[in-house]
Amino acid sequence: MDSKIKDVARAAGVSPTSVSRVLNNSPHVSEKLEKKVRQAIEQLNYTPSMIAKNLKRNKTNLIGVIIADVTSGYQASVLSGIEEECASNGYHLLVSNIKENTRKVLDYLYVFQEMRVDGIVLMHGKMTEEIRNFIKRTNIPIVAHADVGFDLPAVIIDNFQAAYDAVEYLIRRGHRRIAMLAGDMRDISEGQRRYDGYAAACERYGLTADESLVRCGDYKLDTGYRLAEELLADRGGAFTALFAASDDMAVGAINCFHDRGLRVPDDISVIGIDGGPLSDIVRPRLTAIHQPVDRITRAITDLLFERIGQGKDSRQDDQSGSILYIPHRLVEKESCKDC
Amino acid sequence: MDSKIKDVARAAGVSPTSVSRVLNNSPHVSEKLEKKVRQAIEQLNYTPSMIAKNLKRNKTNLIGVIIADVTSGYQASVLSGIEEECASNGYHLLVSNIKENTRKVLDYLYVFQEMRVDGIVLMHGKMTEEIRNFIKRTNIPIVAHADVGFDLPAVIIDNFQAAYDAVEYLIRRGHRRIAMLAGDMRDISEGQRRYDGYAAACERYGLTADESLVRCGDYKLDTGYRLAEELLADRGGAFTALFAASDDMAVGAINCFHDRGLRVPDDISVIGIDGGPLSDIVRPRLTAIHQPVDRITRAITDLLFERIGQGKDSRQDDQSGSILYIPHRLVEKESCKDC
DNA sequence: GACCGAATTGGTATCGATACCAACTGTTGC
DNA sequence: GCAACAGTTGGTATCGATACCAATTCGGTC
Repeated sequence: MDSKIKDVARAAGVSPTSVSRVLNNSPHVSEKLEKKVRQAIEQLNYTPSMIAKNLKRNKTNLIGVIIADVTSGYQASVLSGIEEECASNGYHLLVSNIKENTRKVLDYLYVFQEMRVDGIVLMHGKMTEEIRNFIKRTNIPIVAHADVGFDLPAVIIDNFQAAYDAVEYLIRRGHRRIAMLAGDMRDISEGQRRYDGYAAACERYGLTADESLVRCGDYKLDTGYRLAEELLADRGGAFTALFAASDDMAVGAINCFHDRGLRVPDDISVIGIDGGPLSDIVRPRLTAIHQPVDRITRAITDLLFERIGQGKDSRQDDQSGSILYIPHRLVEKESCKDC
Repeated sequence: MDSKIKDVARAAGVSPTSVSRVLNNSPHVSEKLEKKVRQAIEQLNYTPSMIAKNLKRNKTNLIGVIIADVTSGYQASVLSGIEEECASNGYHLLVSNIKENTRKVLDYLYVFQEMRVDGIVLMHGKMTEEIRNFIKRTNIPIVAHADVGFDLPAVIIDNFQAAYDAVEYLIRRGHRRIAMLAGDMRDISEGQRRYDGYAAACERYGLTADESLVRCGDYKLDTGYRLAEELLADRGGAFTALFAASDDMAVGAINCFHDRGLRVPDDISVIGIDGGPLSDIVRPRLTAIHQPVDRITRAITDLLFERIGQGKDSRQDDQSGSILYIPHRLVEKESCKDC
């Protein structure tokens, strides 16, 4: 902490340059010199300063992550995967948990920019005009794991199709009155897409659209519980199945039904999206559209590192880039049943 | 990104020093100058480099966090709390998820030291001699949220007493044959303390010690499931209650029992430790020793910032300091019943 | 009108590394 | 013995901010 490269150089009787060479395993270093230097490092308990190094190299090996809610099991598992990929490539994570609070996003983006992170992973779909502008202006590579509604490199499942598949599955099992717990639909993104998929499937199979069977909120468990309560109160008995836009909301709903004496799946079938750890924890186990976490985290980091690599030579300041759709699949567990 | 403070200075027709003053809201800056500078900043889309700033100030406003497993609901909620406290004090988090892998701890500690983080939160109790040495030598303030078994500032509940209370509660409800799912006991820490509390309560109330009712693992849900299976296979019927050293293990066990047709709490009572979000998610809701997350995160950050503040003037290189015990409480929910 | 102190502004060394260029050493071939 | 060259080593400018000291301006006072 206290000793600098110069101190080591002095103690070893060599130049700072040589110490630097030893630290970075450069070629053209004699064994004798290396030994002297390593000894001095040991003696002084020297640790190189990444701050200085970063300043000189103009690279930090930091990845900024904006996560909507770490206490969501699905998101935590994605975070964990990203961390692992990054660590094995020498990158470390600056994590910002916004607790679903969109207004914090911009602040953290600025922090990341000031910190000169090498890349950003954005795990939150709601946008504001300011956020969009920031993203378009910055030249830090960003990869989203969210349906942001504009042209930004992203790794996601096809949210429309995922919702469609979920609802179609319920319909095939004989359900005709299907409620939905949606995300926030005030933005053209995840929430909207998943709702659209729901609506499309309903229409395709000739189910009468009934807006009062759809409730919007965020993706949290408590919200799922609350909205399910509302549904029961307002429209109790009017639906035999429920499609929730996240595991957490689905489980919230299951718990609500359980607490009201309704049995899942006997009285009501429930299907979710994510298929994260929680889907195996609850009883009955949650049937859900499964987002393959491994493939997703892998794709996110691959894409990010690729873009970080490019940044050096080919200057591509804009954040345009195609969306990479990772195939989802419906995993049947125990929460759905024929009607 | 591209423009530096000098560019701004040139564009505004002032000195770099003045730009710096504007950026830091120093006194003695005329409105006219400030306006010119802000305009130039806007025009050049300038963002100050924290790297350079940090180098000069010798302070990073970064807190390194070593977390045992982010996918644990309890730990995620602690992380979330710490993040919030830190953010509101201008600090940001460098997060390392070790996935319960003790060997990664040392690597990350070195990374933190190289990054010159201002403080470290250690949320993992297992130690090695090397880790201990590192902690003793470094002068980065460290606060643990774990029972590490030696004199390091820590914020924890009294693990011995917590376990004792849990077991005593079961005994008071008439249980005499109580199994335990313990953490890892190869180290003198959390795992050991919680086991000791269990053993002490058993002894105090004259229960015959039966080592074969105790199984050790880590704190994960899957482990809880597996160990519960083992217990049932080896000692099925020999116990009416189970004390698990974490929420996750408790829920794993509950699920195992559920899958085997055993009812909780009717056939077996289960009590856990943590009282995190999961304890409200499972059905039956988990009765557990509750670790007050808010108070804990608050205490951790307070302690850390206090030590960071001190570092400047009074040099206190050693990491000794007392352990702060946060009072726990037993929260009765639905997973326990009279025997 | 000269002087004083406070407010405002600028110049430059510095934080701790690395990169680039220059210098030195020793070996080989003629 | 000398040139050529590869293998080592050292000196110093530099990354982009801030801190310290010096210079300047501006009122107001005597």
